[in-house]
Amino acid sequence: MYSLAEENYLKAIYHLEQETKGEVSTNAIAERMATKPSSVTDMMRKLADKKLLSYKRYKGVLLTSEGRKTAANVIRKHRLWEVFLVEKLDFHWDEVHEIAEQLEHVQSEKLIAKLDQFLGNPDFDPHGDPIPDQHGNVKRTEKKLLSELDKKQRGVCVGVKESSSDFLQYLDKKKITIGTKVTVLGKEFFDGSMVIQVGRDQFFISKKIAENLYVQTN
Amino acid sequence: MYSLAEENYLKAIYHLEQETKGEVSTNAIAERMATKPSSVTDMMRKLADKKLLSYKRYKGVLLTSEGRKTAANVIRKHRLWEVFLVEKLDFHWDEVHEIAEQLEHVQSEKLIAKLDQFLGNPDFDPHGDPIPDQHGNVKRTEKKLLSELDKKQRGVCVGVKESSSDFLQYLDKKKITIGTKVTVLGKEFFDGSMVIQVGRDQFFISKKIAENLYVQTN
DNA sequence: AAATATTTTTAGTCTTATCTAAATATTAGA
DNA sequence: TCTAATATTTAGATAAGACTAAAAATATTT
Ligand SMILES: [Mn+2]
Ligand SMILES: [Mn+2]
Ligand SMILES: [Mn+2]
Ligand SMILES: [Mn+2]
Repeated sequence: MYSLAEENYLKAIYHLEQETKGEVSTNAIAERMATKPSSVTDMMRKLADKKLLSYKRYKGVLLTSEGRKTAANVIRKHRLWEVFLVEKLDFHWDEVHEIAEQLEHVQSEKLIAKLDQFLGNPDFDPHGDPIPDQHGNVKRTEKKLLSELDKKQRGVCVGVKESSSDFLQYLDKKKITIGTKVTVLGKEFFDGSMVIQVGRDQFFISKKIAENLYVQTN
Repeated sequence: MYSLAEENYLKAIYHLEQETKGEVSTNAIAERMATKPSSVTDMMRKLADKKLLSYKRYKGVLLTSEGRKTAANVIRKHRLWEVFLVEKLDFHWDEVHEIAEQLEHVQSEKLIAKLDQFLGNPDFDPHGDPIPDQHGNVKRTEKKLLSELDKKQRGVCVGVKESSSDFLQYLDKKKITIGTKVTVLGKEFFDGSMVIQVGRDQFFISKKIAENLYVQTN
Protein backbone atom coordinates (compact mmCIF):
# COMPACT_ATOMS: atom_id res chain seq x y z
CA MET A 1 0.00 0.00 0.00
CA TYR A 2 2.37 2.72 1.19
CA SER A 3 6.15 2.63 0.92
CA LEU A 4 8.47 2.07 3.81
CA ALA A 5 9.58 5.69 3.68
CA GLU A 6 6.00 6.95 3.63
CA GLU A 7 5.04 4.78 6.60
CA ASN A 8 7.99 6.01 8.61
CA TYR A 9 7.13 9.65 7.92
CA LEU A 10 3.51 9.09 8.91
CA LYS A 11 4.56 7.44 12.15
CA ALA A 12 6.94 10.26 13.04
CA ILE A 13 4.31 12.90 12.29
CA TYR A 14 1.72 11.01 14.34
CA HIS A 15 3.99 11.05 17.39
CA LEU A 16 5.00 14.68 16.86
CA GLU A 17 1.37 15.75 16.54
CA GLN A 18 0.66 14.33 19.99
CA GLU A 19 3.68 16.02 21.48
CA THR A 20 3.05 19.44 19.97
CA LYS A 21 -0.76 19.23 19.95
CA GLY A 22 -0.94 21.07 16.63
CA GLU A 23 0.78 21.52 13.27
CA VAL A 24 4.08 19.74 12.93
CA SER A 25 6.99 21.73 11.48
CA THR A 26 9.31 20.64 8.70
CA ASN A 27 12.36 20.95 10.94
CA ALA A 28 10.79 18.87 13.71
CA ILE A 29 10.10 16.07 11.24
CA ALA A 30 13.60 16.31 9.77
CA GLU A 31 15.15 16.05 13.20
CA ARG A 32 13.00 13.11 14.26
CA MET A 33 13.68 11.25 11.03
CA ALA A 34 17.39 12.10 11.02
CA THR A 35 17.02 13.58 7.56
CA LYS A 36 17.24 17.03 5.94
CA PRO A 37 14.43 19.59 5.85
CA SER A 38 14.51 19.68 2.04
CA SER A 39 13.82 15.95 1.93
CA VAL A 40 10.91 16.46 4.30
CA THR A 41 9.38 19.15 2.07
CA ASP A 42 9.45 16.78 -0.90
CA MET A 43 7.80 14.02 1.08
CA MET A 44 5.14 16.33 2.53
CA ARG A 45 4.11 17.22 -1.03
CA LYS A 46 3.79 13.57 -1.86
CA LEU A 47 1.83 12.67 1.27
CA ALA A 48 -0.45 15.66 0.75
CA ASP A 49 -1.14 14.53 -2.85
CA LYS A 50 -2.13 11.17 -1.40
CA LYS A 51 -4.48 12.88 1.07
CA LEU A 52 -2.63 11.51 4.07
CA LEU A 53 -2.00 14.97 5.47
CA SER A 54 -2.72 18.61 4.84
CA TYR A 55 0.19 20.78 3.92
CA LYS A 56 0.47 24.50 3.31
CA ARG A 57 3.85 25.99 2.45
CA TYR A 58 5.64 27.32 5.54
CA LYS A 59 2.71 26.31 7.76
CA GLY A 60 3.53 22.75 8.79
CA VAL A 61 1.39 19.65 8.40
CA LEU A 62 -1.54 17.87 10.05
CA LEU A 63 -2.54 14.27 9.40
CA THR A 64 -5.91 13.62 7.78
CA SER A 65 -8.00 10.91 9.37
CA GLU A 66 -6.75 8.52 6.69
CA GLY A 67 -3.16 9.49 7.52
CA ARG A 68 -3.75 9.08 11.22
CA LYS A 69 -5.38 5.70 10.75
CA THR A 70 -2.47 4.53 8.61
CA ALA A 71 0.09 5.75 11.13
CA ALA A 72 -1.76 4.12 14.02
CA ASN A 73 -1.82 0.84 12.15
CA VAL A 74 1.95 0.90 11.70
CA ILE A 75 2.34 1.63 15.40
CA ARG A 76 -0.09 -1.19 16.17
CA LYS A 77 2.08 -3.58 14.21
CA HIS A 78 5.28 -2.30 15.81
CA ARG A 79 3.94 -2.83 19.30
CA LEU A 80 2.36 -6.21 18.62
CA TRP A 81 5.66 -7.45 17.23
CA GLU A 82 7.45 -6.12 20.31
CA VAL A 83 5.08 -8.15 22.48
CA PHE A 84 5.80 -11.21 20.36
CA LEU A 85 9.54 -10.76 20.64
CA VAL A 86 9.46 -10.38 24.42
CA GLU A 87 6.68 -12.81 25.32
CA LYS A 88 7.30 -15.58 22.84
CA LEU A 89 10.94 -15.32 21.82
CA ASP A 90 12.26 -14.23 25.21
CA PHE A 91 13.92 -11.08 24.00
CA HIS A 92 14.78 -8.52 26.58
CA TRP A 93 12.69 -5.32 26.45
CA ASP A 94 15.74 -3.24 25.57
CA GLU A 95 16.51 -5.10 22.35
CA VAL A 96 13.20 -5.35 20.52
CA HIS A 97 12.74 -1.87 19.08
CA GLU A 98 15.13 -2.14 16.13
CA ILE A 99 13.67 -5.46 15.03
CA ALA A 100 10.12 -4.14 15.37
CA GLU A 101 11.11 -1.20 13.18
CA GLN A 102 11.56 -3.73 10.38
CA LEU A 103 8.64 -6.02 11.18
CA GLU A 104 6.16 -3.13 11.36
CA HIS A 105 6.34 -2.77 7.57
CA VAL A 106 5.25 -6.31 6.73
CA GLN A 107 1.99 -6.04 4.85
CA SER A 108 -0.79 -8.48 5.69
CA GLU A 109 -3.99 -7.69 7.53
CA LYS A 110 -4.51 -11.34 8.27
CA LEU A 111 -1.04 -11.71 9.74
CA ILE A 112 -1.66 -8.92 12.22
CA ALA A 113 -5.07 -10.25 13.16
CA LYS A 114 -3.64 -13.71 13.80
CA LEU A 115 -0.60 -12.37 15.63
CA ASP A 116 -2.85 -10.28 17.86
CA GLN A 117 -4.91 -13.36 18.68
CA PHE A 118 -1.83 -15.52 19.23
CA LEU A 119 -0.58 -12.97 21.76
CA GLY A 120 -3.92 -12.88 23.58
CA ASN A 121 -4.99 -9.44 22.30
CA PRO A 122 -2.57 -7.46 24.44
CA ASP A 123 -3.40 -3.86 25.34
CA PHE A 124 0.16 -2.69 25.98
CA ASP A 125 3.60 -3.33 24.55
CA PRO A 126 6.63 -4.29 26.67
CA HIS A 127 7.39 -0.63 27.38
CA GLY A 128 3.88 0.10 28.61
CA ASP A 129 2.78 1.85 25.41
CA PRO A 130 -0.83 1.23 24.37
CA ILE A 131 -1.52 -0.87 21.27
CA PRO A 132 -4.01 0.82 18.92
CA ASP A 133 -6.96 -1.33 17.85
CA GLN A 134 -7.80 -2.28 14.24
CA HIS A 135 -9.45 1.10 13.68
CA GLY A 136 -6.52 3.07 15.01
CA ASN A 137 -8.15 3.91 18.31
CA VAL A 138 -5.93 4.05 21.35
CA LYS A 139 -7.34 3.76 24.82
CA ARG A 140 -5.52 6.38 26.75
CA THR A 141 -4.96 5.67 30.44
CA GLU A 142 -4.39 7.93 33.40
CA LYS A 143 -0.70 8.04 34.00
CA LYS A 144 1.78 10.57 35.23
CA LEU A 145 5.52 10.90 35.43
CA LEU A 146 7.15 9.69 38.61
CA SER A 147 8.64 13.18 38.89
CA GLU A 148 5.13 14.57 39.44
CA LEU A 149 4.63 12.57 42.63
CA ASP A 150 5.23 14.14 46.01
CA LYS A 151 6.85 12.72 49.11
CA LYS A 152 4.99 9.73 50.60
CA GLN A 153 3.03 9.14 47.38
CA ARG A 154 2.97 5.71 45.85
CA GLY A 155 2.53 4.55 42.26
CA VAL A 156 2.74 1.53 40.03
CA CYS A 157 5.16 1.73 37.13
CA VAL A 158 3.10 1.49 33.91
CA GLY A 159 5.55 2.58 31.25
CA VAL A 160 8.69 4.36 30.20
CA LYS A 161 8.94 7.60 28.27
CA GLU A 162 12.36 6.99 26.78
CA SER A 163 13.09 3.41 25.94
CA SER A 164 16.78 3.58 25.17
CA SER A 165 18.79 0.52 25.99
CA ASP A 166 20.81 2.41 28.61
CA PHE A 167 17.71 3.51 30.48
CA LEU A 168 16.03 0.12 30.35
CA GLN A 169 19.17 -1.59 31.58
CA TYR A 170 19.37 0.88 34.45
CA LEU A 171 15.80 -0.01 35.39
CA ASP A 172 16.63 -3.72 35.33
CA LYS A 173 19.56 -3.15 37.63
CA LYS A 174 17.22 -1.42 40.05
CA LYS A 175 14.61 -4.17 39.63
CA ILE A 176 12.05 -1.78 38.20
CA THR A 177 9.77 -3.04 35.46
CA ILE A 178 6.14 -2.64 34.35
CA GLY A 179 3.97 -3.38 37.39
CA THR A 180 6.60 -2.52 39.99
CA LYS A 181 5.33 -0.51 43.00
CA VAL A 182 7.32 2.62 43.78
CA THR A 183 7.06 4.85 46.85
CA VAL A 184 8.56 8.32 47.07
CA LEU A 185 10.40 8.59 50.37
CA GLY A 186 12.01 11.93 49.73
CA LYS A 187 12.13 14.64 47.09
CA GLU A 188 14.76 17.35 46.70
CA PHE A 189 13.26 20.55 45.32
CA PHE A 190 16.58 21.99 44.22
CA ASP A 191 17.37 19.35 41.58
CA GLY A 192 14.24 17.20 41.45
CA SER A 193 16.07 14.13 42.66
CA MET A 194 14.28 11.58 44.82
CA VAL A 195 14.78 8.76 47.23
CA ILE A 196 12.38 5.96 46.42
CA GLN A 197 11.47 2.57 47.75
CA VAL A 198 11.22 -0.40 45.40
CA GLY A 199 10.45 -3.69 47.12
CA ARG A 200 12.72 -3.75 50.15
CA ASP A 201 15.33 -1.49 48.55
CA GLN A 202 15.62 2.24 49.02
CA PHE A 203 17.79 4.31 46.73
CA PHE A 204 18.45 7.67 45.16
CA ILE A 205 17.33 8.58 41.62
CA SER A 206 18.02 11.72 39.58
CA LYS A 207 15.32 13.95 38.13
CA LYS A 208 16.11 12.57 34.68
CA ILE A 209 15.13 9.09 35.77
CA ALA A 210 11.95 10.32 37.48
CA GLU A 211 10.96 12.18 34.31
CA ASN A 212 11.12 9.09 32.17
CA LEU A 213 9.06 6.68 34.26
CA TYR A 214 5.29 6.64 34.01
CA VAL A 215 3.33 5.65 37.08
CA GLN A 216 -0.30 5.18 37.94
CA THR A 217 -1.62 6.34 41.30
CA ASN A 218 -5.04 5.01 42.18
CA MET B 1 23.85 -5.91 4.88
CA TYR B 2 22.47 -6.54 1.38
CA SER B 3 19.49 -4.79 -0.16
CA LEU B 4 16.12 -6.39 -0.68
CA ALA B 5 16.70 -6.50 -4.44
CA GLU B 6 20.14 -8.07 -4.03
CA GLU B 7 18.81 -10.74 -1.68
CA ASN B 8 16.02 -11.62 -4.09
CA TYR B 9 18.44 -11.97 -7.00
CA LEU B 10 20.73 -14.20 -4.95
CA LYS B 11 17.84 -16.40 -3.94
CA ALA B 12 16.63 -16.78 -7.52
CA ILE B 13 20.14 -17.60 -8.76
CA TYR B 14 20.60 -20.12 -5.97
CA HIS B 15 17.46 -21.99 -7.01
CA LEU B 16 18.30 -21.77 -10.72
CA GLU B 17 21.81 -23.09 -10.12
CA GLN B 18 20.35 -26.22 -8.58
CA GLU B 19 17.89 -26.68 -11.41
CA THR B 20 20.41 -26.19 -14.22
CA LYS B 21 23.42 -27.63 -12.37
CA GLY B 22 25.71 -25.05 -13.93
CA GLU B 23 25.98 -21.42 -15.04
CA VAL B 24 22.74 -19.50 -14.83
CA SER B 25 21.77 -17.40 -17.85
CA THR B 26 20.65 -13.79 -17.86
CA ASN B 27 17.33 -14.67 -19.45
CA ALA B 28 16.59 -17.40 -16.94
CA ILE B 29 17.13 -14.94 -14.10
CA ALA B 30 15.02 -12.30 -15.83
CA GLU B 31 12.17 -14.73 -16.30
CA ARG B 32 12.32 -15.99 -12.71
CA MET B 33 12.42 -12.47 -11.30
CA ALA B 34 9.75 -11.16 -13.67
CA THR B 35 12.13 -8.45 -14.79
CA LYS B 36 14.00 -7.54 -18.00
CA PRO B 37 17.34 -9.03 -19.10
CA SER B 38 18.94 -5.58 -19.17
CA SER B 39 18.09 -5.10 -15.52
CA VAL B 40 19.64 -8.45 -14.74
CA THR B 41 22.89 -7.54 -16.49
CA ASP B 42 23.18 -4.41 -14.36
CA MET B 43 22.59 -6.35 -11.17
CA MET B 44 25.03 -9.11 -12.11
CA ARG B 45 27.74 -6.46 -12.46
CA LYS B 46 26.93 -5.17 -9.03
CA LEU B 47 26.82 -8.59 -7.37
CA ALA B 48 30.07 -9.56 -9.08
CA ASP B 49 31.72 -6.39 -7.74
CA LYS B 50 30.58 -7.47 -4.29
CA LYS B 51 32.11 -10.94 -4.84
CA LEU B 52 28.78 -12.67 -4.43
CA LEU B 53 29.01 -14.30 -7.81
CA SER B 54 31.31 -14.67 -10.81
CA TYR B 55 30.18 -13.08 -14.02
CA LYS B 56 31.68 -13.08 -17.49
CA ARG B 57 29.90 -11.25 -20.28
CA TYR B 58 27.62 -13.57 -22.28
CA LYS B 59 28.65 -16.54 -20.11
CA GLY B 60 26.15 -16.53 -17.28
CA VAL B 61 26.84 -16.45 -13.55
CA LEU B 62 27.81 -18.76 -10.70
CA LEU B 63 27.48 -17.92 -7.01
CA THR B 64 30.65 -17.68 -4.95
CA SER B 65 30.58 -19.44 -1.62
CA GLU B 66 29.80 -16.11 0.02
CA GLY B 67 26.89 -15.63 -2.41
CA ARG B 68 25.64 -19.13 -1.82
CA LYS B 69 25.82 -18.73 1.94
CA THR B 70 23.92 -15.45 1.76
CA ALA B 71 21.24 -16.94 -0.47
CA ALA B 72 20.87 -20.00 1.76
CA ASN B 73 20.41 -17.75 4.76
CA VAL B 74 17.57 -15.87 3.09
CA ILE B 75 15.96 -19.20 2.21
CA ARG B 76 16.48 -20.36 5.79
CA LYS B 77 14.62 -17.32 7.05
CA HIS B 78 11.83 -17.73 4.50
CA ARG B 79 11.22 -21.33 5.49
CA LEU B 80 11.46 -20.75 9.22
CA TRP B 81 8.88 -17.99 8.96
CA GLU B 82 6.63 -20.29 6.93
CA VAL B 83 6.82 -22.83 9.74
CA PHE B 84 5.96 -20.10 12.23
CA LEU B 85 2.96 -18.97 10.22
CA VAL B 86 1.56 -22.47 9.86
CA GLU B 87 2.47 -23.98 13.22
CA LYS B 88 1.95 -21.01 15.50
CA LEU B 89 -0.47 -18.71 13.72
CA ASP B 90 -2.59 -21.44 12.12
CA PHE B 91 -2.18 -20.23 8.59
CA HIS B 92 -2.96 -22.66 5.85
CA TRP B 93 0.05 -23.89 3.85
CA ASP B 94 -1.22 -22.25 0.69
CA GLU B 95 -1.21 -18.71 2.10
CA VAL B 96 2.18 -18.33 3.77
CA HIS B 97 4.54 -17.80 0.85
CA GLU B 98 3.76 -14.16 0.12
CA ILE B 99 4.11 -13.18 3.77
CA ALA B 100 7.37 -15.11 4.09
CA GLU B 101 8.66 -13.24 1.03
CA GLN B 102 8.50 -10.12 3.18
CA LEU B 103 9.63 -11.60 6.48
CA GLU B 104 12.72 -13.23 4.94
CA HIS B 105 14.33 -9.80 4.59
CA VAL B 106 14.17 -8.84 8.25
CA GLN B 107 17.75 -8.49 9.45
CA SER B 108 18.68 -9.92 12.84
CA GLU B 109 20.80 -12.97 13.46
CA LYS B 110 19.47 -13.22 16.98
CA LEU B 111 15.87 -13.13 15.79
CA ILE B 112 16.40 -16.10 13.50
CA ALA B 113 18.25 -18.06 16.16
CA LYS B 114 15.44 -17.48 18.64
CA LEU B 115 12.72 -18.16 16.11
CA ASP B 116 14.42 -21.43 15.16
CA GLN B 117 14.52 -22.45 18.80
CA PHE B 118 10.92 -21.36 19.42
CA LEU B 119 9.83 -23.60 16.54
CA GLY B 120 11.81 -26.57 17.87
CA ASN B 121 14.58 -26.42 15.23
CA PRO B 122 12.47 -27.74 12.37
CA ASP B 123 14.16 -29.50 9.45
CA PHE B 124 11.47 -28.87 6.86
CA ASP B 125 9.03 -26.11 5.98
CA PRO B 126 5.29 -26.67 5.52
CA HIS B 127 5.81 -27.62 1.87
CA GLY B 128 8.41 -30.25 2.69
CA ASP B 129 11.38 -28.11 1.64
CA PRO B 130 14.50 -28.47 3.77
CA ILE B 131 15.57 -25.59 6.02
CA PRO B 132 19.27 -24.72 5.61
CA ASP B 133 21.29 -24.56 8.84
CA GLN B 134 23.14 -21.48 10.14
CA HIS B 135 26.05 -22.19 7.80
CA GLY B 136 23.88 -22.57 4.74
CA ASN B 137 24.13 -26.34 4.62
CA VAL B 138 21.07 -28.24 3.48
CA LYS B 139 20.59 -31.86 4.26
CA ARG B 140 19.33 -33.33 1.07
CA THR B 141 17.02 -36.29 1.34
CA GLU B 142 16.18 -39.11 -1.04
CA LYS B 143 13.00 -38.19 -2.75
CA LYS B 144 11.45 -38.70 -6.14
CA LEU B 145 8.45 -37.44 -8.03
CA LEU B 146 5.28 -39.48 -7.74
CA SER B 147 5.35 -39.66 -11.54
CA GLU B 148 8.51 -41.77 -11.32
CA LEU B 149 6.76 -44.55 -9.40
CA ASP B 150 5.44 -47.61 -11.18
CA LYS B 151 2.24 -49.55 -10.70
CA LYS B 152 1.96 -51.17 -7.25
CA GLN B 153 4.68 -48.93 -5.78
CA ARG B 154 4.01 -47.06 -2.59
CA GLY B 155 5.45 -43.80 -1.24
CA VAL B 156 5.03 -41.23 1.48
CA CYS B 157 4.38 -37.67 0.37
CA VAL B 158 7.32 -35.55 1.57
CA GLY B 159 6.92 -32.35 -0.39
CA VAL B 160 5.51 -30.42 -3.30
CA LYS B 161 7.44 -29.10 -6.28
CA GLU B 162 5.04 -26.31 -7.15
CA SER B 163 3.39 -24.67 -4.21
CA SER B 164 0.80 -22.54 -5.91
CA SER B 165 -2.40 -21.99 -4.01
CA ASP B 166 -4.41 -23.86 -6.65
CA PHE B 167 -2.27 -26.96 -6.39
CA LEU B 168 -2.18 -26.98 -2.59
CA GLN B 169 -5.94 -26.57 -2.41
CA TYR B 170 -6.36 -29.45 -4.82
CA LEU B 171 -4.22 -31.60 -2.52
CA ASP B 172 -6.32 -30.62 0.48
CA LYS B 173 -9.46 -31.60 -1.35
CA LYS B 174 -7.91 -35.00 -2.00
CA LYS B 175 -6.70 -35.25 1.61
CA ILE B 176 -3.06 -35.34 0.58
CA THR B 177 -0.54 -33.58 2.78
CA ILE B 178 3.03 -34.09 4.00
CA GLY B 179 3.21 -37.59 5.48
CA THR B 180 0.31 -39.03 3.51
CA LYS B 181 0.83 -42.55 2.13
CA VAL B 182 0.13 -42.95 -1.58
CA THR B 183 -0.08 -46.19 -3.59
CA VAL B 184 0.00 -46.32 -7.37
CA LEU B 185 -2.81 -48.61 -8.51
CA GLY B 186 -2.54 -47.91 -12.20
CA LYS B 187 -0.42 -45.89 -14.61
CA GLU B 188 -1.32 -44.94 -18.17
CA PHE B 189 1.75 -44.76 -20.37
CA PHE B 190 0.08 -42.67 -23.05
CA ASP B 191 -0.46 -39.57 -20.92
CA GLY B 192 1.29 -40.39 -17.65
CA SER B 193 -1.95 -40.26 -15.69
CA MET B 194 -2.40 -42.50 -12.67
CA VAL B 195 -4.97 -44.05 -10.42
CA ILE B 196 -3.77 -43.84 -6.83
CA GLN B 197 -4.95 -44.89 -3.41
CA VAL B 198 -4.92 -42.40 -0.55
CA GLY B 199 -6.31 -43.76 2.70
CA ARG B 200 -9.49 -45.57 1.69
CA ASP B 201 -10.05 -43.41 -1.40
CA GLN B 202 -9.00 -44.34 -4.92
CA PHE B 203 -8.95 -41.73 -7.66
CA PHE B 204 -7.50 -40.57 -10.94
CA ILE B 205 -4.71 -37.95 -11.16
CA SER B 206 -3.14 -36.32 -14.21
CA LYS B 207 0.56 -36.44 -15.06
CA LYS B 208 0.82 -32.79 -14.04
CA ILE B 209 -0.24 -33.64 -10.49
CA ALA B 210 2.11 -36.61 -10.31
CA GLU B 211 5.02 -34.46 -11.48
CA ASN B 212 4.58 -31.97 -8.67
CA LEU B 213 4.40 -34.30 -5.68
CA TYR B 214 7.56 -35.56 -4.03
CA VAL B 215 7.45 -38.99 -2.39
CA GLN B 216 9.85 -41.13 -0.45
CA THR B 217 9.96 -44.85 -1.05
CA ASN B 218 11.84 -46.83 1.55
C1' DA C 1 10.22 49.37 11.13
C1' DA C 2 14.63 47.75 9.87
C1' DA C 3 17.96 44.47 10.40
C1' DT C 4 19.12 39.92 11.58
C1' DA C 5 18.34 35.19 12.44
C1' DT C 6 15.80 31.14 11.62
C1' DT C 7 12.92 28.20 9.00
C1' DT C 8 11.38 26.47 4.83
C1' DT C 9 11.40 25.88 0.03
C1' DT C 10 13.54 25.52 -4.58
C1' DA C 11 16.90 24.04 -7.93
C1' DG C 12 19.94 20.87 -9.22
C1' DT C 13 22.56 16.42 -8.29
C1' DC C 14 23.14 11.51 -6.81
C1' DT C 15 22.13 6.45 -6.09
C1' DT C 16 19.35 2.37 -6.66
C1' DA C 17 16.63 -0.25 -9.39
C1' DT C 18 13.98 -0.37 -13.03
C1' DC C 19 12.58 0.23 -18.21
C1' DT C 20 12.86 0.62 -23.75
C1' DA C 21 15.34 0.60 -27.88
C1' DA C 22 19.39 -0.23 -30.27
C1' DA C 23 23.77 -2.64 -30.79
C1' DT C 24 26.54 -6.72 -30.38
C1' DA C 25 27.67 -11.54 -29.42
C1' DT C 26 26.47 -16.31 -29.60
C1' DT C 27 24.06 -20.29 -31.37
C1' DA C 28 21.57 -22.92 -34.72
C1' DG C 29 20.19 -23.82 -39.56
C1' DA C 30 20.67 -24.16 -44.35
C1' DT D 1 30.48 -21.35 -43.70
C1' DC D 2 27.27 -17.96 -44.24
C1' DT D 3 22.81 -16.48 -42.53
C1' DA D 4 19.11 -16.11 -39.45
C1' DA D 5 17.45 -16.44 -34.90
C1' DT D 6 18.22 -15.83 -30.14
C1' DA D 7 20.54 -14.11 -26.12
C1' DT D 8 22.95 -10.53 -24.00
C1' DT D 9 24.75 -6.08 -23.36
C1' DT D 10 24.91 -1.03 -23.92
C1' DA D 11 22.93 3.56 -24.03
C1' DG D 12 19.81 6.55 -22.44
C1' DA D 13 15.49 7.53 -19.58
C1' DT D 14 12.60 7.36 -15.42
C1' DA D 15 10.97 7.27 -10.48
C1' DA D 16 11.81 7.23 -5.48
C1' DG D 17 14.17 9.13 -1.99
C1' DA D 18 17.93 11.24 -0.42
C1' DC D 19 21.56 15.34 -0.45
C1' DT D 20 23.84 20.38 -0.93
C1' DA D 21 23.64 25.08 -1.82
C1' DA D 22 21.06 29.02 -2.72
C1' DA D 23 16.74 31.64 -2.52
C1' DA D 24 12.62 33.05 -0.24
C1' DA D 25 9.49 33.43 3.64
C1' DT D 26 8.77 34.01 8.45
C1' DA D 27 10.13 35.18 13.13
C1' DT D 28 12.92 37.74 16.38
C1' DT D 29 15.73 41.62 17.81
C1' DT D 30 17.22 46.02 18.00
MN1 LIG E 1 9.61 0.38 19.78
MN1 LIG F 1 7.56 -0.06 22.53
MN1 LIG G 1 7.65 -20.05 0.16
MN1 LIG H 1 7.96 -23.28 1.38
